[in-house]
Amino acid sequence: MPDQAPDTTFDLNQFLPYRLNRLADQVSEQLAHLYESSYSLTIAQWRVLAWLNQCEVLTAKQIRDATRMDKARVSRAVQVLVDRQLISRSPDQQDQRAHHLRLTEAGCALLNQLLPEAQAWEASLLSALSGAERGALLKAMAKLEDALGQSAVVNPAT
Amino acid sequence: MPDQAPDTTFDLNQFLPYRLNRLADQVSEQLAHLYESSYSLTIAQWRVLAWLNQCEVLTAKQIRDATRMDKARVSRAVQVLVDRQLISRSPDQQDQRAHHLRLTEAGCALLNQLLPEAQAWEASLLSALSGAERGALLKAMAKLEDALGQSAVVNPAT
DNA sequence: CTCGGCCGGTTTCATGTGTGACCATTTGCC
DNA sequence: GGCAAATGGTCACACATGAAACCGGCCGAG
Repeated sequence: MPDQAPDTTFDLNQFLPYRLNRLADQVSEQLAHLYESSYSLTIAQWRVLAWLNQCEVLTAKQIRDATRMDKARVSRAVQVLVDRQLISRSPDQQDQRAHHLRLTEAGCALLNQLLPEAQAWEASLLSALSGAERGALLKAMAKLEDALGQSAVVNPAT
Repeated sequence: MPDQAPDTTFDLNQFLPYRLNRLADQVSEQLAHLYESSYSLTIAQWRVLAWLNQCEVLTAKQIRDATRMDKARVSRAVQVLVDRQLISRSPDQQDQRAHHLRLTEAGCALLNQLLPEAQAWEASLLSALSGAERGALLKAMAKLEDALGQSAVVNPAT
């Protein structure tokens, strides 16, 4: 037995970050399988498409802010989608560095197929929860995300 | 304007898998920074250590089941930890293929430093939630994980 | 006007990861 | 006993990703 007995009061199963990631990984993995196997889409690519579906036209920076994804990750996802002609990239007249991104018809068509599937999957998952539970879950998640965004939690001096 | 107008009823911000991953990614990223910068630990490695802290002795398979991590991922994490002498690997007498894994003194010492930091970080994060909210969150997450594990959700024929 | 800092976006590099093949051992079945 | 299938674990390969360097274009101070 070691000198310093480890902290026996710690239960990884009660540790929120761990639980959160384990759950998110499982959800992600199963959904990713749908995107990937049926449509050859990365999660990053799917997110770009989904946001463009909502906002009509966006710049890469805006997508980055919305999804909180890495700069490079967005860039690469956009690259592939443009190559596959699912989105179009046109120069921004105001700012020559930026590009306007929007769905092409092919992109819309793909989403019209994919979205119902994704929603069905989500519905099937959510059926495990009551309406109240669902609401509580989303509210708690929103609060956490809020807390994370602002204070960066444990903000050590400055 | 495309023929097929895309589904305007879909809001990615309301889409649970997306929200779940966005949140988990943020949490993960910040915590991973702690593990990595201060202790040079991967998340996978941290999980192995944390489980060994609870269970004294485990086999790789057991860790795999507990964490739901990939076979290879566990194997690699264990490899590194053994090299760094944070855990020890001894042959299983019953099954020559398996190995018993346990913390070394160095491993315990490291955990005794790391655990309080991790717990403090979690506490700081959880302070954004009331006790009731916290309970509801964990309960909902447990239910979802349960649903995922069993039915694999949308189990297409078979 | 112009020079330095800032910013949008791309690329390079190192690394962690999943997939699938593979080896050795165990286990079930004949 | 002995052979086939399953199982614990490792390895080779391909790939998505984050960090950081980098390339223009923008913008404010002098």
